[in-house]
Amino acid sequence: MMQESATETISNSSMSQNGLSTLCSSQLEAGSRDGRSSAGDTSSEVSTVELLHLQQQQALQAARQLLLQQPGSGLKSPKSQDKQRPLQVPVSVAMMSPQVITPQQMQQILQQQVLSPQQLQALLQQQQAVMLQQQQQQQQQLAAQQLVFQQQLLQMQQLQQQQHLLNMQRQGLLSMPGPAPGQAALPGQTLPPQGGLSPAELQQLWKDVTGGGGHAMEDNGIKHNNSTGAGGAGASPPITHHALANGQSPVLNHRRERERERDRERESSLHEENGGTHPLYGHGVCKWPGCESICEDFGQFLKHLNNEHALDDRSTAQCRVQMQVVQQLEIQLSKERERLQAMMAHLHMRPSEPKSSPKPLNLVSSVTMSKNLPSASPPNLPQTPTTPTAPITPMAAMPQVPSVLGGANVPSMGAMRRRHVDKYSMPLSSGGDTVFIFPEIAPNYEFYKNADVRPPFTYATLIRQAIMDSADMQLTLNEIYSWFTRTFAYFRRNAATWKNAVRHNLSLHKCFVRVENVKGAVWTVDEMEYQKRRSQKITGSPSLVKNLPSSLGYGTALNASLQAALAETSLPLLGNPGLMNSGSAGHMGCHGLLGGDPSGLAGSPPGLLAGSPHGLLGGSPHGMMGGSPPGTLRCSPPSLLQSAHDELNGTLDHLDTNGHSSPGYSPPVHMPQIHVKEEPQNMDDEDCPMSLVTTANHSPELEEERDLEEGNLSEDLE
DNA sequence: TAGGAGATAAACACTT
DNA sequence: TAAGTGTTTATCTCCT
Repeated sequence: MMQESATETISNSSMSQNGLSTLCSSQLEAGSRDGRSSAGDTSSEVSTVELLHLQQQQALQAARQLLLQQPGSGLKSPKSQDKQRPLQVPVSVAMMSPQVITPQQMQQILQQQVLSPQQLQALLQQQQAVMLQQQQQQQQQLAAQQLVFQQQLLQMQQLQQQQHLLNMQRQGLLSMPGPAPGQAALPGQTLPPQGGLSPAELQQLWKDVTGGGGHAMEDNGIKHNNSTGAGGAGASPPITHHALANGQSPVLNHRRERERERDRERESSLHEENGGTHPLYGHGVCKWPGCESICEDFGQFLKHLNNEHALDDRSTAQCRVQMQVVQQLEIQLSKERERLQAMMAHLHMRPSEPKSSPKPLNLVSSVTMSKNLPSASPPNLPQTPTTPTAPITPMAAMPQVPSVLGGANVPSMGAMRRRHVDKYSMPLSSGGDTVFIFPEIAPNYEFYKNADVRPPFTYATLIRQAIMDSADMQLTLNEIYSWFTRTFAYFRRNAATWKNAVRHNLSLHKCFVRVENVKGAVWTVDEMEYQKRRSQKITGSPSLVKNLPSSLGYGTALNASLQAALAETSLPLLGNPGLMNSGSAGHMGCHGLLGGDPSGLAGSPPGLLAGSPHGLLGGSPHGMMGGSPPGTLRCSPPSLLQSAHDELNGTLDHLDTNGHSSPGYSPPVHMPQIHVKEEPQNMDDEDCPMSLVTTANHSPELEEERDLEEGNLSEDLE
């Protein structure tokens, strides 16, 4: 869309330029053309016609003034005087209504020799001056437009680079240099919401702005702007470089020719030093931004480099853009590092902890080594990727956790990875509808939506989430498919595979209930069955919860089930103050520990935070992802954040109900609206620990309010 | 090592 | 008849 508008701007500019360039000939030579022949676009038509009319007015006014000032000189005979009279009327009328006088009439005036040649000459000169003035005004406008356009393109390019880099960052594919210390963030340079332009579009944009894609700018007539020297070329380097290069003086050309020669010499020496490698050359392709020209060998590349990317204004502008891109990335990296350090400081983690591994982190291998992970490492929780060559940063002090992002592309991980992460998804009770919050997906909604990364959750979990996301808690199979493709870029391919898996899971798991509806069969979630299944998994994993009570300070009164629930619900969320704050600040009130008191857990024993058995907090997935990219939280699925908040409230409520409320916990103003799903109650409470969070006071009003909030959130999401 | 869970593939029946 | 939907089975990997 931006590209379209940008192209349109160029097109319009081109049209205006064309109309302007043809104006002189049409006006002065023939006088019979209406100026539309070269203007196919509406806007340029308007500008050309307006300009024409203005020039007509001014020319006629000048003629009139001349006639008035020199009443005798312009009158060759009484006959001509007679002819002047009818002419004065249209002139005066033309002053009021420019539409009346046509170029033909003006030509007629000239042909009838009302004016002397001197007057005509003066008139024409005046007209030319007027036209030049108009031209300059138009060019200034164009320059301003181009400036804006260039800034937009620059911004888009930077954003695209940032996005690309962050994606690579997340996948552990890129090594990043350290940020330049003390760099100040430039205004308006935050990470964009992903999904605006496809990489291909952005690449095309880059080509457009750099002229690498067939010199589209020249074709669009931009060069005309600068050829007159009135377009403020310095203000728009990326766009105007061609014009400058083409329109430069011989002296400049000569000087640049010498510089090119020197550049070639430098390149040759560089080539010799590097033994045929070049940062701008790889896989037979020129890596100059936006170029991608195929060079069969290095020599050809060098030739191409010297010819196409010589030291000229274009290359300079491209280099400038690249510098800004790098600068932005460094700033972004600096911000992320600061965020990470703050988070680690909050979690009482010391970067210089002795146990930190000096080995560089390899994300891909870290996935495969999850089996050997210390017990304190939560599996599959995203981390800020570092690189094998990266210096030991505070990040290195983090437990070596497998990166779900890095491991997402490792097919062999399969069930292990997904199952593990699924275990750490948070079953959050939001009234009767217990919604599971995925620690990864909530803050990384946009990421999974755009990146071709497999979500580390089981099909059953995702299906359930899809159904829970729906308005009436029921979806047709096709709607489930749509949710998958809409929410995860990963599921936009291999449709046959995952759709089969979805159907298989729907049929396999008892928690998914098929309901015949008027519009066909819809699938719903049997929450009790689902929780039963989950609770079985949780209770079957005692190590998950064994250290929780002491750490939490809740004493031993909590039964194992509640502890399990806590382990699965509260901790990952509590370990993510960003999520908490964002969730509550975005659409909900602060609920004591939740949003209003991010330090609610700050006083918790460090062991809980950094050394809990499963690293639920120490390896919080939101270390990096929680705030990256910014604004992701705002775009998270409503139920994810909403239920995160509600569920946490619900969980804490249960704590409170059991008389083990945290000292720092203040009763929430907004009680969770928990209702019992009207489904067969085939389970006893003791069979299902999660029933603690699924049965509570049910208030229709509160439920209405909650629905309203969810609706608002949905709108926000849209 | 056995059993469970999850993913994947495939076959089959039924419906639209 | 084709495509979509739903069910079932088998096999594999990984975890407990």
